[in-house]
Formats: sequence, C-alpha cells, structure tokens
Amino acid sequence: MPTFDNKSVAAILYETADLMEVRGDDSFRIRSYRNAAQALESLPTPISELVNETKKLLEIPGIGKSMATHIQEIFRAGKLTMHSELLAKYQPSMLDLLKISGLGPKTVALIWDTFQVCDPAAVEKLAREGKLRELPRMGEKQEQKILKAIAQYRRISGRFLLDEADRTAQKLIEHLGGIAGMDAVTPAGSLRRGRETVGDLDILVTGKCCTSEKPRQAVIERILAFPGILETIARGENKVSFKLRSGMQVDVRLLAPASFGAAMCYFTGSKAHNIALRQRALKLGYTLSEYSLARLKDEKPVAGRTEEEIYGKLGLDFIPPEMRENSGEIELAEKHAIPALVTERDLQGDVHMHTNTTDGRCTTEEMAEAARQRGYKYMAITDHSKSLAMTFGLDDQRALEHIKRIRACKVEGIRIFAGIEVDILADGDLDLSDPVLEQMDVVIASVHSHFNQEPQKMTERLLRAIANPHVSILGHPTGRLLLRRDAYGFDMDAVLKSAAEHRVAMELNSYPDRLDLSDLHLRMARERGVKIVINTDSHHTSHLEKIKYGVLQARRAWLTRADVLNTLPPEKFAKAMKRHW
DNA sequence: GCCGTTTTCGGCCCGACTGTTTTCAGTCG
Repeated sequence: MPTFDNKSVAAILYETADLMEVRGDDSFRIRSYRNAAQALESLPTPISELVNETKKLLEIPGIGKSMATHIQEIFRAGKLTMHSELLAKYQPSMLDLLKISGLGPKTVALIWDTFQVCDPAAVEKLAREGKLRELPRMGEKQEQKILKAIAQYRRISGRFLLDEADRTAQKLIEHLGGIAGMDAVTPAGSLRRGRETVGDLDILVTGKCCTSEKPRQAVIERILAFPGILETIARGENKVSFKLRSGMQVDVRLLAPASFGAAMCYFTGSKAHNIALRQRALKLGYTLSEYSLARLKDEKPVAGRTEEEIYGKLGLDFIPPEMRENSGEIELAEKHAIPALVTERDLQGDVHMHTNTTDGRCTTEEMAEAARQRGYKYMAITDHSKSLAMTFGLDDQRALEHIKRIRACKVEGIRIFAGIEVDILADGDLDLSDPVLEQMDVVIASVHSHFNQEPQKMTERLLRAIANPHVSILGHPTGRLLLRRDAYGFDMDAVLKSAAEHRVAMELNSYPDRLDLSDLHLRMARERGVKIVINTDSHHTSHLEKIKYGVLQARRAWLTRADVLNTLPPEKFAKAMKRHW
C-alpha cells in the first residue's frame, strides 16, 4: 500500500478544491475539501495510522463519510479519482496559473473555455497579443496587470522568512512614527500569529488620524513615501497596498479606534479561526465583521475597540494570536482552559551558540556578556566538532582545551556551561569520543551531512545518536532550511519515542531559516513526553534576539513553561542535561 | 461535502477594492 504523510494528502485535497473551483462546483462543497485538508495538516497523528479505522477518521472534525472514503482511496490506490479526472481535464499547469495573483478561478475558467489554454506561458502570450481583452469584463488594464503578475510569479516564490517580515514591519512602524493623532501601528496577519514564513505583510493603523478625510490622506501619503516601494497596487480610502523591491506585498489599513479590536481580530486570522468566530457570533445572535461585533436584530455594535471585548462578548477568554488556527483553541477558551503559553521572559538561558573558536564571530566573553544583558541566568558555548572541517571543528584534544577555556571564563551574574554541538556521523556514531563528551555540561548532537540517506537509515542513525548516554539534546532535528531545503526523511515518531525513553530533549532552533522543530512536530513531542530546549544557534551576539521567533513557534505548539527545559533554574537545568528530570 | 441547543435537511462568514461597467463580477484577505 502506498504511504502518504498528512501534508501530501492535504495537498491532494487542496488541489482538488482549486480545480473544482475552476469547474464551477458548489462553493460549500469546495470549502469542505479545504477544511478537511486543513484538519489533516494540523493533525498531530500520522493519518497513515488511522486510515484503516473509519471510525477514527470520522472523529476528525471536518471529515465526514465521503472525505474518509477519499482518504482511504488515496492510500489504497495511490491517488484520488476526482483529483486525477480534474487534472486530466485541465492539465497540472492549471494549478500554477491559479497561483498568479489577480487570476482567480473564474478568469482562469473563462480563458480555458475560450482558448483551451491553462499554463502561465500561454496566457502570457495571449495577453501580449491583446487577445485577453476580447473576453467579457477584461480590458487592456487587466492584460497589463496579468503580465506583471506572471513576471512576479516567476521572480519569487512569494513567501518570506519571519525575521525579514518582522524587520520590514518594524521599519514601517518607525516610518509612521510621530504622526499627530495616531494611537498605534501594529502588525497583524501571519506575522502576528508567528507562522514560520509570511506571504503578505498586514499592518493596521489606528487613531483619530484615521477618522476623517484630510488626516487620512496625509497618513496615506506618508505610507506611500516608505522607501523601497516598487509599485502601488491599490489605494482606497481605508487601505493601501504596495509591493516592495524585495517582492513583499504590504497591506496597510486605516481604522477608527472604535473598530480597532475587531480589525485586529479579523486581520490576524487565521481565516479558519475567523470563520469559526463568526459562526459562533451568529449562534449567539451577533454578526462579526472587521468593524465590530453587532447585534443581529438591530445591527447595534456591542464590541469592537479591543480584541478582549470581542472574545468576551462571545463568551471566550482571550486567545493568544499564535493559537488562532481553529484547531481546538476556541473550545479551550470557552472552558477557560487556555494554557499559559511559554514566554520569552520564562527562559533562563540559551544553550546553543558558537564562538570564533569555530565558525562564530565573537568570543566566549562577548557571548556571555550579551546573554547576561538579556537577563539570562546561564548560557552554553557549543562549538562544532571536527567533521565540519570548514568551521575548523574541534577534535578531542581541542575540545578538552576549549572546555578549560570556557570554564576559566567568568562573567558576573551568569553561569557559563561548556558544551559541544557534536556531529552525528553517517552511521550514527558521534564525532568525538565518549570520555570527552562525558566532560561536557551540554551535548547537542546534530546532523550536518549525508542528508540524502534512505529514511530508514536516517532513522537508525538518529536512534543511535540518542542512545549515546552523553547526548542531552538533538539539535535542529529535521535539518530543514525554510524556503531552501526540505527536511531529511526519517520516522519522527520512532525518534520521539526513543528520545522520551532516554530523556533526550529536542531542540527548537530559533534561527528564522530553521525553526526546527516545526509547530506540528513540537506538539507531537509534547504528546510523547519529550522536553524541548529553545535555542538560537547564535554565531554572533546580535543573533541572541532571534530567540523570539523560537518562542513564537513554541507558543504555536501550545507549549507551556513545563514543556521547556531552559525555563529551569541553572542547577536543575544542568541536571536535565545529564538526563535527570 | 460537513454538520446538528435551527439535528437527517438546509444551511454554510463578510467586506473592500478594481476594472469594467452604468449596477456588478471577480479577486483577495
């Protein structure tokens, strides 16, 4: 029987939904495919384990009888008939065409019906020849817009790392500083939810300056003077959209203070969370929009100024943005059972960083001082081992000398642990000898080579590393590089089970291009009793602040202080690194 | 296609902006 992970099953359902939309199927039916896909994506259990038990499939919200049959067909036949039929009708390139912004299902269907064409290159040709303008509701401007969008589509994948989005948002917030009558400029959207990559940037502006015509125009002028704008996409009364030279699209919305909370809710999303909130509002006799929560009977607003107010009227506790994915958080908020998510302030140390002894840029003292300034009680230097030759990694001898140097280094107010990021060799052996590893306070074992091993071999390799009695943490466990390299294949479940048994912690590497483990894997880890350590993998003192992205990711996985080892005080943490907790 | 304090049928979230229109469809979030 062919096997599929949750993501690939979800991808088939998403593609089916996209193509059904082109075919003009019932929109609610289409939505149910997307809902089911989303349910699979956020399911911590591998769907392959449930696929043969129809009853368990039906317990997943959003999956009913038909969808269960579809999923079973995917596993049995390796494909979904409806998906294959749609692909045969329209060609796979139709899916690419739909990714081009401005081209939706209706336009794509119209182009297909008229010209039997559905790939970006062919549509580009039609636009250049001026043939698209002959279609109803299409004109020269539309043709130009489509040409631009195709060029854009080719240039970039359209997603950005969290820190780039964050930096851009901060710059824009600074740029808008000091305008009279402005109360707040705040990022919303996937940046606020802490998703690992961000598509468009959503920024909300509120204050008196947004309530009347003249000041609003002044704000819009200021926004459009932001350096780096490539083109203005839309300019309305309450919204400006533009594209930056980086390719990032930014949407800025101007809001009256009375609806700021409603807008924060709405533009923070996620879409699925919003839909669930609105359904709940209707049941309670309200209607929820980005302007307010209002009574159905007379449209009188009852909340809108703050998010707390809106959640409150809906009978819910405040839901942290990172949890808003409609994966059970609303039910928890209703029962007043939202967990106290881990915060940056809970962290007492960062225990993955490099110095100029290998590929870092700063000294142990500098790193320790920077960590102390962040308020940490402890930190660890964990330089590379010898098989990472390009970093001048440490062999046994140099590692011992390094330990001595680290132990001799004293910075008032912070404890410095001596550690190592030791390579896991191709066969699962570690790159340094056991007697040397034994002397370390913290041993992070990481894969930096032979990424393309068969999943079974990779699993065995990781299991062997975990079984080494000196290993405290498995570093960046999946090896993925966001927007660049996929995770290497291995049996995560087996690795987590073994880690739980050996009391080896999993790293949550906060570096924005890693964020490894993912939110989903973090949840799996917690469910299996595996503890997490949130680290930065800093190679410079300026990298220490990237811990915030790791914390966001941890919060997305609903982790609390108790799940994260580096919330422990120094003594207890040191013991945990020796597998005592 | 899913779902149920509106329960096995008949609902299913809401609004802004654009370009083409002269009242609106399509796209996006």
